[in-house]
Amino acid sequence: MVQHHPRANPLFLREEELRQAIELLFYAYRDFTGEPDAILTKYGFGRAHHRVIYFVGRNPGITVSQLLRILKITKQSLSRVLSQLVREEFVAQRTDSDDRRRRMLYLMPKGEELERLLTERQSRRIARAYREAGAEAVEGFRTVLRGIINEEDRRRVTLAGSGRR
Amino acid sequence: MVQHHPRANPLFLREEELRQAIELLFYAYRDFTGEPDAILTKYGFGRAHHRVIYFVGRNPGITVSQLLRILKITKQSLSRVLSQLVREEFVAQRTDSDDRRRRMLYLMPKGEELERLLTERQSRRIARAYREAGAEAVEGFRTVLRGIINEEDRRRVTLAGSGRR
DNA sequence: CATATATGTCAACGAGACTGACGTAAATGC
DNA sequence: GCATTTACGTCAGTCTCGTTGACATATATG
Repeated sequence: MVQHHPRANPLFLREEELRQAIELLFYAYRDFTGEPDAILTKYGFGRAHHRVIYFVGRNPGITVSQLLRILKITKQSLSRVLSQLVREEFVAQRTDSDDRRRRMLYLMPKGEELERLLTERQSRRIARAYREAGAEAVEGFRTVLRGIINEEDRRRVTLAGSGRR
Repeated sequence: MVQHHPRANPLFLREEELRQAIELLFYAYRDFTGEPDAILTKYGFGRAHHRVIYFVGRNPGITVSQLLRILKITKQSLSRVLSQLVREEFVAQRTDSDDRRRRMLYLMPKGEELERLLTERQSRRIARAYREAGAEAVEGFRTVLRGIINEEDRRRVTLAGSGRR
């Protein structure tokens, strides 16, 4: 199945190969979200709550509109889960002193704990796959995934975290 | 950031790297499904219909229970979309002559057309990313994604298609 | 001061997942 | 031959999470 000199074949973008990629993405995402989904159910939350908790934890002080641009959902959809997370004290809102229209979002202790729990599960899965695949494969994985993402958002990943946007 | 001898460093699975992987998967899947979702809306269908059409097209004659094992959803959830697809003549059912309890599923012309349309969009996105990344990166991409998938289902991808399961 | 922006909310709707129960037809095991 | 299992379908009810469109408020900005 794998050729001896794969880089020598310019026609490697055959339909079969592309379909395998489609299926890999489907199965990987299915299993990648499966574990967290099961945990969230116990809290009465769903995948939407997870996404909010994750990105708020990752970007402390992120505003509502920034979050909307990441998630690509409507204000109303976000509002529903966000207000629930605030009400149940997983997320805190603080008015930005520079621009008092903005609400900056932060995780509260309960939110941090849940975030850790969920991220740990997903990280463990990724870490195992990374370890088994090796550093070179990991670089390829990252490169291809970045290429799949719409150009406008590619920078979000490599620049994100640790610093401000 | 990348070290000179990455495979020599057992600590390359740092949190930052794993979080980037989590985000890459999120953004890539979001954009990977975004285009098809928009097309499906015009047909009055959703992502669930897409998955059925895709896997039936990929595995002609697949049975309902096999499909359920792939999608990991309940019979009821599948039934809703499948019966709609059958009613609107995108999918045909034929009783298996070997085991007359089984209904084998096939795409009808309308279904094949829609499947082609949707798969083309997704394939184009993948193909572009593959081309830009190069054959070596593609191998890494595939290896890591396979590692993320639950072990029971890894064989589905490499063995799937072309032949029966 | 007019306009634009950031946020929140109300009402209504639709898709797609779930559970649990039940029914039927066909295959299979003893 | 009969009991059990399997494959499929469906009914009823529920929940999450996405949508649109309209409207309200506070604040910033030209």
